[in-house]
Amino acid sequence: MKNMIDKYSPLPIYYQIEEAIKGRIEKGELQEGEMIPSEREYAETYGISRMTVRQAITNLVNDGYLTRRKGKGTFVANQKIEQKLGLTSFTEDMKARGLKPSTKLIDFQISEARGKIAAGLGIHPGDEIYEIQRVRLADNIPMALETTYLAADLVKGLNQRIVQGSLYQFVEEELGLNIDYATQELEASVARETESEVLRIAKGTPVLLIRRYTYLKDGRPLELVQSIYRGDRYKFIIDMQRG
Amino acid sequence: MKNMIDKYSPLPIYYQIEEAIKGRIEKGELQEGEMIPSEREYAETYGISRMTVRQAITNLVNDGYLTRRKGKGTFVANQKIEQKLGLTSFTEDMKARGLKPSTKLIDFQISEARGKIAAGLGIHPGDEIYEIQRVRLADNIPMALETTYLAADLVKGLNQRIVQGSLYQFVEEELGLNIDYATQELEASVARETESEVLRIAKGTPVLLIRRYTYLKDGRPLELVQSIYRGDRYKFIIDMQRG
DNA sequence: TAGTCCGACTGGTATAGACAACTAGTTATA
DNA sequence: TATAACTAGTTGTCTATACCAGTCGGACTA
Repeated sequence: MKNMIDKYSPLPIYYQIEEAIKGRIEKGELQEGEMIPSEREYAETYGISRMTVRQAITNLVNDGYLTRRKGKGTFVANQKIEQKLGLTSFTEDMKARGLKPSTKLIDFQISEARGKIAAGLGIHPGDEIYEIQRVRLADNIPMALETTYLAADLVKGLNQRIVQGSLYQFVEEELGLNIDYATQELEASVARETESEVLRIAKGTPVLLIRRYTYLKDGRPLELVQSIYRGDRYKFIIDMQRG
Repeated sequence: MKNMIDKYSPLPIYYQIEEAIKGRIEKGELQEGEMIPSEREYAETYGISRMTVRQAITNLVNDGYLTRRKGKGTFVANQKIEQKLGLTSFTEDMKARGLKPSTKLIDFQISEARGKIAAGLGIHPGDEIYEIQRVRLADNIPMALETTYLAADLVKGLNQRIVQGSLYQFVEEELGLNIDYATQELEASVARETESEVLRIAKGTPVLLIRRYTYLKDGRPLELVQSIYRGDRYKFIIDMQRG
């Protein structure tokens, strides 16, 4: 029996449940994406109130261990895609450095894919793409210019509001697509006219150019993100884990 | 009257309360550190259940707007410090990336302040200081070397156990000192002998050096933290796969 | 005066139940 | 056959209540 809940323990019941579920996830008994027993099931199994179970699960949802889906169930969360891929590294990095990160949307349009971009997205030149341009700021100082390209037919229903939220969540939960991996290229370059204006640096200043290709489970390219970081104020930290 | 709660709105009541409180904070009607009305008071005011109020407040606590103190009340959180000082930034940062953060205490000693450190802490050379050295790891891979300097007479009673918990909580709650602000310096550097050993990188590898000075409300410096992050400027292509 | 106790406040934990909203599969119907 | 209705499951919201556990101040006591 794994009835490890002790109603008379000084530890709150919800906490005991929390640890039990977390333990099962960490031991791999509950796999990513797998549905966990329903709230009512837990309540009945342990002879406690459903609200108490909810409290435990709510905490785990807030900690990113679980996700709820109304009408369906509660599932073991995928490791946060964005961050695992280092996608929001700018935000995180800036926070870690004690600076206040922010993002300014400067352009959101539908255009036609040209050579390199079409190739990167695996579509034909002339196909429709979303082109989203943002400035990344730290303490209101422009640090990077980021341009995202997405194949329009892949992410139908995308709009400005979603772009300002989490694109990856939208893609996974709304469109049911699974993000698999990303590739990044780094290279040194110099600021061109447009970039120097947005970043408020002199034309010709050294910049760091980063191109990221994100792919879906089925191998299709999802997005191409090109970021230009000013070299004088920003230095990258990339963690190379899990070789 | 500002009874803006509509029981028959499609918006959940807890959400309406949430927005109302958040609004009052953002408009400055509720100041940082100020106590907000008690849960029972909200419940009575709006004619709703205390549990519903709790749901709203719990969300705001999770979002960092409020903090609860048992027996005392619920207070508007001091966001600046948490965010701007990035007190738990490393831990948060790594968690957000799906890595398991850990901290290894490698040195805890009382020594004498030397020039730059004494100046930074506003004390005289030769005065006693605590010197705490930690390695920050992500998935057991060393990521940063962090050295904290504290004036000994300011934080009497500090011990190893406290250091492994929250220093800031100890300072604010036990010593009754108020942390006010911090300044940070960033610079690029290269790994020296000691650092390269601890971080397991080659001597001379580029690293990011961050110096943070934290000050109390009365203007006295509380601590000087020097962090050395490993940098990876020369990595070219990074592939990140999801489990 | 100094100390103790009590009461009134705060948030923390837990219950049992109700109904709404949503999902997915099955069954009945046009 | 296609569609609508039903059903049994899920999470979401909300109530009313109870008692526990800290905090703090005032009244009482030694």
